[in-house]
Formats: sequence, structure tokens, C-alpha cells
Amino acid sequence: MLSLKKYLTEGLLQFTILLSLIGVRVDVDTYLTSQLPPLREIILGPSSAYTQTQFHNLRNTLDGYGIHPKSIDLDNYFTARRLLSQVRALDRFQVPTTEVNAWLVHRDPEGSVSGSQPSSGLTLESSSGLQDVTGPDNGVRESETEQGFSEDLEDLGAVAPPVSGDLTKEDIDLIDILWRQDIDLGAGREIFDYSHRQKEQDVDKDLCDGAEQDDTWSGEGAEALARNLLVDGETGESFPAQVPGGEDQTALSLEECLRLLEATCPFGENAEFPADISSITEAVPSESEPPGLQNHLLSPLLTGTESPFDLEQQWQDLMSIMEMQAMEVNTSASEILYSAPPGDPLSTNYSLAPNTPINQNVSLHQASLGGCSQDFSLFSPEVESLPVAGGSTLLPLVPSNSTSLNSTFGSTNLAGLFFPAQLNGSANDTAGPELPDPLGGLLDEAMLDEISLMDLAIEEGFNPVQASQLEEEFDSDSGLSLDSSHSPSSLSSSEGSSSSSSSSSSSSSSSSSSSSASSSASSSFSEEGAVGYSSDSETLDLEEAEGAVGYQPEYSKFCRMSYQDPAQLSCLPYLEHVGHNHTYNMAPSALDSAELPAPGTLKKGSKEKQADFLDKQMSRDEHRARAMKIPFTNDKIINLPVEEFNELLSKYQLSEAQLSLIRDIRRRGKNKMAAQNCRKRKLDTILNLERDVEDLQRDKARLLREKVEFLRSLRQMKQKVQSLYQEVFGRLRDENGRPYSPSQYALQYAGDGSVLLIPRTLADQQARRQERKPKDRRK
DNA sequence: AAAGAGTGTCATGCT
DNA sequence: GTAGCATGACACTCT
Repeated sequence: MLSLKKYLTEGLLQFTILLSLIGVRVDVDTYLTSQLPPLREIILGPSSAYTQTQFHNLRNTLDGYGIHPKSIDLDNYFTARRLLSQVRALDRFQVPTTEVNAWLVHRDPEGSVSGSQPSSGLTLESSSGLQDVTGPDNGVRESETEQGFSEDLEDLGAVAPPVSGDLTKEDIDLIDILWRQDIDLGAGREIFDYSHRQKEQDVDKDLCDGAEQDDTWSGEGAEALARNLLVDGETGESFPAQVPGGEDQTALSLEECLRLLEATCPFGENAEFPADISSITEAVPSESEPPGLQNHLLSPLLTGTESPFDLEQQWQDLMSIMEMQAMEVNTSASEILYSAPPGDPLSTNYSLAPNTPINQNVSLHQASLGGCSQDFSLFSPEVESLPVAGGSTLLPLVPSNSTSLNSTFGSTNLAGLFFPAQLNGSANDTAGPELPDPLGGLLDEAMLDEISLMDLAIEEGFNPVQASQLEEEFDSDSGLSLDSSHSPSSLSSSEGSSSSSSSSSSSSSSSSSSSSASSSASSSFSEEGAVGYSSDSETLDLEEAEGAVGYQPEYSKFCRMSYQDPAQLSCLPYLEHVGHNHTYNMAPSALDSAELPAPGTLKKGSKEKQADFLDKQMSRDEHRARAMKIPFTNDKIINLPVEEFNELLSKYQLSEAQLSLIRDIRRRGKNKMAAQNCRKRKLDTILNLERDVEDLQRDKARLLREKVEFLRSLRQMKQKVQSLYQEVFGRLRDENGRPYSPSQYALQYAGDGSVLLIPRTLADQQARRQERKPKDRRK
């Protein structure tokens, strides 16, 4: 018994929270009405007040659930059940239907409800210029985007109209269900209209793309810099459009390069990369490049015949929308130029591994950690003090006024960060998770954990972007919020308040119905706070006239009493159907004597009819009291404090049978009120739990969205650094005016803001050395 | 007629 | 020990 209580009070809440955290929507209503006895009982407990399935029946009929509620193994039983359900929930990721509805509303920019989409419209306009992507990949991207949405919706359990094809009956049914739910939330039907939605999908796509692009290239300098790059229409190479001095110019001023970096650095002037930043990397393999590709300082993105930045925008769109999903947007050229292991999601962002499954088994955590590995060349004092080995040339590129350079990057190895593997030779050796991550230093452990969690979510089939989109809806003021104020539970905010209020009403009735004794009784009732169901003075007046009549309950939404006052019933016609007559246990003699009016009274007309009606409204205890000629009302018997009650009994000469009946009436009456309070309390608990689950789900979605946004900004930052590295490295010229080979040289940032051009072999050594450090630290 | 909701009552444990 | 409360279980009525 104690364990059951414990589960109902503490375990219930914990379990619902657990369910919520693992993505299972705890719809209490569903469980209440569902035919899933185990789960229902775990949540609600084997309360017959809420389930008609009796526990012993369950034990007898249901396999695997044979346990008695009072079994000492109940703890183990519930624990096992809870763990089992958690494990089972791991293979799926369920998103609450309500959230899906919100997402659907959001996707309808002209929907009646979604008028509150603050950013979408703006984004569409502001990013319209970025939408002018007319590459051949566009179609692919669009179609894949659509596919992604469809899959997303399927994953979410929502019903999104397929891009092509007819709606099945199930779809229509689901749409109807969703619609009905969203009607309550303020959504219009048109949102779920298939043709309507199909008509608007283009707009939706634009919205999404625009929203994503709005996030990218936020830095003006970066965009300006990016747009200065041109692409050779034949080779697909990208090169600066406005290199000062042209090709034959000697080495680009490093200061200028750094200025470029500064202008686009997202960290601002005061920010610095951590000194132990490893390297930027996953997109940049490091080994030696094949002879013929020396000048291909190309990002893997800059492939094909398109404008590289159009492509890049498409990439950002794709990445933002599809996130970790595999895409075939890139042409085969990119595959040739750069291939990354599919296990690295971040590199996947840059080098789309074609045919990669949507839910590829990626591990962001692994990628980030492993990224800080081999191709990691660190500078720092350690690097600077390194002797130039093997006659390799360490070219100090620090200008004389390097102190004026306020580099925002810490000591980091930019070498080989952004160069395609093929440029450096054996891509298989270096590309992949082992590539250093230039921003790895930004990934503190907490972030890595976040990413790891994200990865988990991805593995569960949950697209982070879905969470983002869903959450955007939660944050919007579209009236779709799961406002708990509409919940019936809000009617009774707490046990104490409801109890006290009902006590006061009860006391008022008592005081009005009788003398000074009742007034004192009322005060004591309030103090006790135990009386949850009040009676009306009018009712009691009638009762006084009739004799011993039971108290009248308040018309509680949750706990309706059986014996309503007819006057109240007339005032509250919707309660007319309520009014059970529980006289089943009444002794036949008592019933007869109480209910059969005296023959003479039948002639007295309407007044007698009313009395007859009241007779039928009386409880069996009232009938008994009347039969036993108890000289006071049941209300007094039940509600008077003990002292006054005893005092009242002492005033009358009552037989033993009468006294026994009076005590039974008092006991039963109090127990009846207690039962009503108990049921009300139980219902309140359930409703509050439901609200808590909703809140938790909302929080969870918000956190997911924040996580996605964080990852997105990180990705954008990496892209910027990548492009900047290419830009700087591509402009460097040796004494003969020839560009440096990315297979032989690499850029490194020192902690003092200087930039070094070092041989790649040296950079690789430093990278490996730096790679061991974090590992040792982790040990 | 069956099912479910609502209610009252009893037994029991706890305070 | 008594009174009262809480609650599971059960029975019953009503819809």
C-alpha cells in the first residue's frame, strides 16, 4: 500500500517526465481511455475510479502482468515495466501530435492562423537576392527538399501531403484528426486542405530557404569577399575576381589577408580563438596532392560549372534544411575532388557523400573529437621554436608590423584545412574523422555533449531541423501554444485552494441552515479544510422542512454528487442528467417506509409531489434516519464537529439503534466526502501531470531548436574560415610569383596573431603532436 | 445488452 | 483508543 502511494505521488511524476524526455508523448486522456492496462496502471495506479479494469481481473487475464497491487514485488514490477517501456521507446522518436500541428501551421505562410510568423516573411524578402540560384542542382535540391519534408513529416507522425500522388484514406483521416485538434488551437481548416497546401508548398520552400539563408553569411565582409571569387566556367576553379595586381603580382600582402580575415571573423575584434585550437579541417585533407592539381585551391563545394557561391548558398540551404541527411546535390566532380567518409557528418556537409542514407550512422561527437587529430599542426610557441627540419623551408610570413594585426584567431593550423584531399594527394589517408577541426577549440566538452546528444537524436530518426521548425512554432505567438489555462485543472489550481474554498462554501451553508452551533461549526470546518462539497442554504431550508436530509454537494465539475437540489437542477439544466439514485443498498423495509408516502398524503397536490420528488432524491441514509426518526438532519450528523455532535446527541434520548445509525451516517457521510475529495484530487493530479508533460515537451523542443541553431552557426563559421583560408592561401605567391602548392605548404596561425606558411610535413607533425594532447587530457 | 462514467460504501492504513 | 482523512476496491445506477 505504501509503495503504491509512493508511485502515485512520486513515481507517477517521474515516470511521465521520463516518458517525456525519451520522446513519448504522455497523453493522459489517451491512457485513461486506452486499453493498455499496464501503462495505464503504471501511470494512474490501479484505481478503479479511473479504470474499470480491476486489478485482479488483469492478473487473471493478462499474461505477464500477474501481480497483485499489494505485492511486495511491486517496486520491482514497476521498475521493470518502466525500464522496459523506456527501452522500447528508444527505437522510435515520437513527436507529439500537437507539435506537428504547429509545424503544419507554420508551413502555411498565408494560413489564417499563422499570421504570426514574424521572421518568415521578412526572411523571404531579405533573402530573395540570395534565392537567385539557377544552377542545375537547383532542381535536385528542390526535389530533395520536398522529399525531406515528406520524410520529416512521416517521422514526426504528421500527415503532410505528398508531393505527388493522392491522399490515402489514412491520410485524410489523420488530417481530420489533426485538424480537429488544431481547431482548438486556433488553426484553420484550410491549413490542412491538401490542394491548398500543395499550392503553397513553393512558398513554403522559399520560406525555409530564405530562413536558412538569413542565417548564413551574416558577415557582410564575408559575403563581399565571397562574391569576389569567380569561377572558371570550364574548369570549375574559383579564383579571386579582384586580386590586386593580378596573377603576376608577387605575394599578397599578408596584412591584407589578415584584414580580410578580420573583417569576416565572426568572433569580433576582442574575441580570440582558443590557443589550443586545433585545426579546421574536416573539409581539408592534408597530404600531398597529385601533381596535376596543384593549383586547385578549391573547396569541395566549388565544383562543377556553377558559380561557387551559388553552390555554396545551395549548400547552406540544403544543410540547413536537410541537416545530416545525405544528399546528392553535388555532382560527381565533387566526389572526385573530395571524398569524406560518410561517418563524418560535418565533412558530409561539405562533401556530400552521395547515396548516404538519411539516418546515417554519424557521430558528431566522434567527428569533432576525431577531427582534432592527425592533420593538426599547431604552432604556438612550440611551433615557433621548432627547428626547421630537413631543409624544409619555414617561411615566416609575419610582416614587420605584425603587431598591428589583431588577429582574432588563436594559434591554429590552417594548413590543409580546406584543401581537397586530391590536392594533397592521398585523400584516403587524411580525409575523414581524423582530419583536424579548426574550430575544435570552440567545442568544449559541453558542446561536444550537446552534439553528441544531437547525434543521438539524429540516430533516432529525428531531424534537428524538424525540431527547429517545430520549436519556431512554439515560440511564435500564433496562438498555438499549449496554453494550460484552458485546462480544466486550472479551475482548481491547488488542493489547498480548492479545499479551502469548498470549506468556506460548506460553512456558509451550515451557518445559514441552523443556529449558533452551526456557525461555530462552520469555523471549525474551515479550519479542518476537509469538507469539499457544500450545501446550499435553500436546500437546507427544504431539508429542515422535510426532516433529516443529507447535505447538498456543490456542483463540481469533477465530483458531481448524486443528490442535487431540484431547484439547482432547474437553474443548471445541463446537470439534469446527473443525479444518480444510489439507494441500492438500502434495506427494503427502510425504503418502503421512507419512499411510500402515507395514503393520506397523496391527495395534497403539488406540495406532496414535491415532497415525493424529494423523497426520491434522498439518500438511503436519509431514509434510514427518517425511518428511525432521528431528530436532526443528516447534514448536522455529518458535518458537526465532534464536540458539538456529541453535545447534540446528549440532548436527545436516543435508542442504541438510533445512535448506531447516527454514527454510521456520520461515518459514511464523511467517507463519502473524503471519497469525492480523493477523486477530485486524483483528477487534478492527472491534469496537472498532463500539463507538466506538455511543458516538458515544450522545453525539450526549445532545447532541441537551440541545439540545432548552435550547430548551424558553427557550420557557417567553419565555412567562412574555410573560404577565408582558401582566399588567403590562394593569394600567396613565392618569390617567382607562383602560388604555393597546398600539398607542400600550409598556413598556421600563431597565438600572437601572426600567420606562418610552413611546410605541410611540419604542419602534419605538429598536428599529430597536438592530437595526442587532448587524448591524454581526456585520460 | 454491454460498456463506461459516476457515485456511494466498506476496509484499511495513517495521523 | 477514537476521530477523521485518504484511498483502493467493489457494487450499483445511469446513460
